[in-house]
Amino acid sequence: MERNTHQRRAIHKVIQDSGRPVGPPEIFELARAQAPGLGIATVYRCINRMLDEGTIVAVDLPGEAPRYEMAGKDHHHHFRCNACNKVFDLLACAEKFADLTPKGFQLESHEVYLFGRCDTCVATV
Amino acid sequence: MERNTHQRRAIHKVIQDSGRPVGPPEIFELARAQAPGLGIATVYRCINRMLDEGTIVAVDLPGEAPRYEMAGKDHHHHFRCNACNKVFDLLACAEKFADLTPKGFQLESHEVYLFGRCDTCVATV
DNA sequence: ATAGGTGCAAACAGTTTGCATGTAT
DNA sequence: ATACATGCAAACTGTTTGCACCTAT
Repeated sequence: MERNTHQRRAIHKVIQDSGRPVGPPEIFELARAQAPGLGIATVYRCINRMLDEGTIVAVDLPGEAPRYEMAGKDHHHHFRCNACNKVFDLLACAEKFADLTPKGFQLESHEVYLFGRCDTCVATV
Repeated sequence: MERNTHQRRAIHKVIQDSGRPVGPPEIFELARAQAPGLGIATVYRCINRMLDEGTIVAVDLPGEAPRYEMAGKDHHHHFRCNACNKVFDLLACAEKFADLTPKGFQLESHEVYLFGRCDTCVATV
């Protein structure tokens, strides 16, 4: 049976409250504030368990370490700021990728990533 | 000045001839056939040099080890077969992602990945 | 002859795992 | 009380680097 430990609560809260996909180092750092002495192994173990449970989903940007966000959101994609490297959720998805699919191929899913500058970093030029 | 070594030629040829993005292990394996005794470190060193020179570009699929393909192709994206895990180039990119970009954000580039089954794997059901 | 390249092994970074200890139930 | 969870350190994987030897120029 699953236990409701201090560490697990801290990690869950960090992912839930951040409002954008966060990676293991950031989770570790933030959760450690709530749970001093927290080990990085526990962060990874919790992440993997939450992935298995379906509580969170991985947000894998091409060429970057994985980030995680709460599961259950509507179909959406992500925007990464080239200046601050934060990743944000996009709300809509204008999906018409059928025309890109080669003849004879069967399309099952798609991923879209946008890159640019977030509003904060646009302002701070 | 740059030297034209046996190993470098083999690695270049593998990437050029494969016709689809290939990763270090595959490059290593195939190039080793041409250059026996080839070390994995050399593969990585050549890849990094070719990236610097702009001879090849990285194809980073979300959550997967990087692959590489020859540079200089037109703007395009990639399709990964969920069955054989091979990655193929897509020819066109008809999308306009401006409407996905949040207000105040500045769009600089985008990546699109399609997933499904390639023609070979569709046939082999 | 010599600058640059290679192979090997050690070093690294990110992630996972074994084990003894700790703790929620 | 005990099964599950944690922290630490060691193991592992993919990539990089130091160094002595090698080779294209």
